[in-house]
Amino acid sequence: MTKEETVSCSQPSDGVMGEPDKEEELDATKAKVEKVREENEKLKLLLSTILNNYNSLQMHVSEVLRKQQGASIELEVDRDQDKDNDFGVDISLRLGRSSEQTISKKEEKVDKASDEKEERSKKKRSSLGLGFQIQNCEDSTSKLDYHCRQVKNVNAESKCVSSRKDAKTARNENHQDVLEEHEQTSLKKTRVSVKATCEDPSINDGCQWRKYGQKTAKTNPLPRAYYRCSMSSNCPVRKQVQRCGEEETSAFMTTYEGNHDHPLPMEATHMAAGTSAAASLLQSGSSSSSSSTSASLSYYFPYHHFSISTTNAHPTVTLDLTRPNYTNQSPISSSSFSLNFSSSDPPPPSSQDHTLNFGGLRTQAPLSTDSLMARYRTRLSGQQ
DNA sequence: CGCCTTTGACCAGCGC
DNA sequence: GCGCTGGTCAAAGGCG
Repeated sequence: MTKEETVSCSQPSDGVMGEPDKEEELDATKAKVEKVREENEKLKLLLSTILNNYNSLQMHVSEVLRKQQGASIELEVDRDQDKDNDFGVDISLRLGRSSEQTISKKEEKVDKASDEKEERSKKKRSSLGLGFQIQNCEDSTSKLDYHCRQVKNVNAESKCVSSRKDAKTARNENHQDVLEEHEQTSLKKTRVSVKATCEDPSINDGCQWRKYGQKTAKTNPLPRAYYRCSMSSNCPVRKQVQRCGEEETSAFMTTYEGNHDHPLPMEATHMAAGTSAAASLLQSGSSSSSSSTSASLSYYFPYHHFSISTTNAHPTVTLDLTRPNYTNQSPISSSSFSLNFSSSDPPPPSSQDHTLNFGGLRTQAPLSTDSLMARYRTRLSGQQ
């Protein structure tokens, strides 16, 4: 239901007009109300379908996680949620192999200690891999974790963030620094691209971005814009927005690179978690962790078919959100995943990028969609 | 005044 | 070595 319809329904014109005009307007209003009612019913149906689908998906994820001992994903759903808060769910997610394993060990201890329900009811946080993290202010443990993470980030990335020229000088002076920096760079260069149909090229993903450059690539006559995360002065995360001109609708390829060194707003975490899962999939490499991470991908993008193929040449995952695929099927049956790693083979020219196809979520209202899914997850977890 | 976008220049990597 | 290309820098200007 559009805003215009809402306004027209709730505020009929009071202007002076003849009886036939009033009757016509009354009929039109009735028709609109009926239309809205039908739409409402459809939305209710869709909602119930999504609830059922999510329920099935969650069971599937739990099953996968149980099967894989030592998998790098932990999912905790606190059923003793605060009744005053519809979103009072305690979710802890660890996606793939994080470079912050020290932190992860700390979090494991915290998670083990949090078996007691009293603690869990107090703790409200979501911890996402690849540097994406949110937490509520009242959680002192999470605060401590975050500060530890910040210190680690500062230590690890200070060379990279300060300036490129300084980094180059450091490389020349100290070979050990070269190796360490190379490791960090290789992690940082894991990219996640999201291809989406969108009217606005600056996809509202919840973060604040500052444009620092624009180029017209040779391969694509349409300009490519470069953005830097402006939520933190030292945040190394960057993104590129490339318009795809081959389609009638406006499609944009948004490529994310790097880890946030600051908490993310609530609305930014779903996409961040999904892209984190995709990036973890690339970084993991091993089949076991890949399959577990693919399960987490299913978790974050339950209504999409996606496939990944990757090489070691240029680790980039592409999420394709341009193919709507709303069905009434269960996400288990509608979501399929295939993975092709060819780390030992030289990459063919066409496989420099790796494609994840998510048909279903359009990004004309990405945040509302994500928020909706977050609500579904939260409420369903409370029902179980 | 601060933050943002624009845009030309510069730099590094890569292929020939 | 040279040229091409992608990515980044930084000055200038706009906007609230």
